[in-house]
Amino acid sequence: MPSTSPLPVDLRVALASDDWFAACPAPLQDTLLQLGRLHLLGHGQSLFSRGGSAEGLCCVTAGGLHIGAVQPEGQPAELAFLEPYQWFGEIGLIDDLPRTHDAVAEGDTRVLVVPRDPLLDWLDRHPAHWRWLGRLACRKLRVSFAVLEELAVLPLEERLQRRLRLLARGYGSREAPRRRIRLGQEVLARMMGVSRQSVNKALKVLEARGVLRLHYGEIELLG
Amino acid sequence: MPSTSPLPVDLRVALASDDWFAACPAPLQDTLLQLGRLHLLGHGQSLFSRGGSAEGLCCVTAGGLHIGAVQPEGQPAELAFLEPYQWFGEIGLIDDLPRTHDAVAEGDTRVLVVPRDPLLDWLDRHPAHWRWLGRLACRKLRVSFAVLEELAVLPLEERLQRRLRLLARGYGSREAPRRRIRLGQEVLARMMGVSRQSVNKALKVLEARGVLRLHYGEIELLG
DNA sequence: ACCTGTCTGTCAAAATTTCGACAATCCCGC
DNA sequence: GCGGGATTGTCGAAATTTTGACAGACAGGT
Repeated sequence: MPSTSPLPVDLRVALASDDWFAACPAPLQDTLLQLGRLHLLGHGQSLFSRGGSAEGLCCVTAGGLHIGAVQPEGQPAELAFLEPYQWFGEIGLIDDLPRTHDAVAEGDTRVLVVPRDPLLDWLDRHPAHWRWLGRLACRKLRVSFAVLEELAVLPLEERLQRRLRLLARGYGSREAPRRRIRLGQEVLARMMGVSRQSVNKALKVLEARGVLRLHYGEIELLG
Repeated sequence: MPSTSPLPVDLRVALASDDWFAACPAPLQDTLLQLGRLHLLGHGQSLFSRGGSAEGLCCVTAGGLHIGAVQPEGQPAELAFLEPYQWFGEIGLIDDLPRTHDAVAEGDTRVLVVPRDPLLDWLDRHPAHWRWLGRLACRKLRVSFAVLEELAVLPLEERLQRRLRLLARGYGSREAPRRRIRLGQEVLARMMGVSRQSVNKALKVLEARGVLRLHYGEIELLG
């Protein structure tokens, strides 16, 4: 049960670093900011779980969120790692179905949550903005398609390189890539669906190629 | 350059076998039918290609469509195989970006194409219906997420079994599953991103388990 | 009924990946 | 500065997958 805190005044500027939010019409931006409430999460705390009902549209504003699922029988899978200022949760808003994944905080994390019902009310009165929620979903769809294709076609090193660049650019959410990625190789392995040892070997290959440099608990992308 | 033919009168009934179309509001259904034009494709003919501009929303009404991509360097990947009466092409409509994949006909194929510009005009006047296009995209997003997770977590036999059931239910487009799937093991292998031999072995395992029966050029699902 | 191109089933060798293990390294708190 | 927990780097054996190959089965056209 995360706690709530007031919105910082400069939040709007920071949010504009996300391509989707920046491209949204001003009325939609205003509404999201007006309706949004900040939720504070400690490390390992859950924002929502697979199968739960969607409480609204969300955006990470500090910290990070692991999006994944723990299988009843087997090992956990990690779909994505979200950092500021990436939006998510639009799927449940659009199709009114339960959450597809678990969301767990990495370190102290802040999440802006725009509650479902008031947002749906506003969208009822301004239905043209549904297209913008659709665009958010489409961005994820395009990324998913690309990842699925790479999985079938590319060797692990290439896939890893692309995934790292994807992470660096916030899954296409911002133009300028982050230089450093703070993720352990263990987490990376869960994302790629291979063993940690394979990730380590592939990373070494990429380091030898001059693509990146390895540090403790993080990866520095070069070029 | 596919040719065009008039709409059969009973098309509306057939289209309602798709869950998405059946759930759409009547005005949207009417508009899609009024604006839609049937395109006829011969075997191997392309409806559109990756990178091309989206000409509209589409629905297979006869035959089948391979959705995939041929890499410049390497082997082709197949994302999906669409049969009647599955809708697609909404991504480009929503986000106005180029096609993500190639679409190639399997045998004589008919595709209902709802041209972009008139549909956008109509949506401008009835913007609440954007949500329904969003729902179509969300359905694909949920399927993609499920497939991505299975890839990371499940052994090939399980993945294959689930993919076959997914194909049988038209990727979630219809409730009642098809009993027979007319796809060669070669194509199936391209979909799963593994070798044909691996698919064959996995299919044999599933057949021994009583999950399915193998026939020439098709697979019969049991239970 | 035959021929031909496609699809299936199977094999062994080669390549790759996983698994289990263990040492080295790093960060952080005390 | 020390200790403990977590992360990384690496190794060899086991398991899995790919590759290339080939024979048999099938379907459709003539």
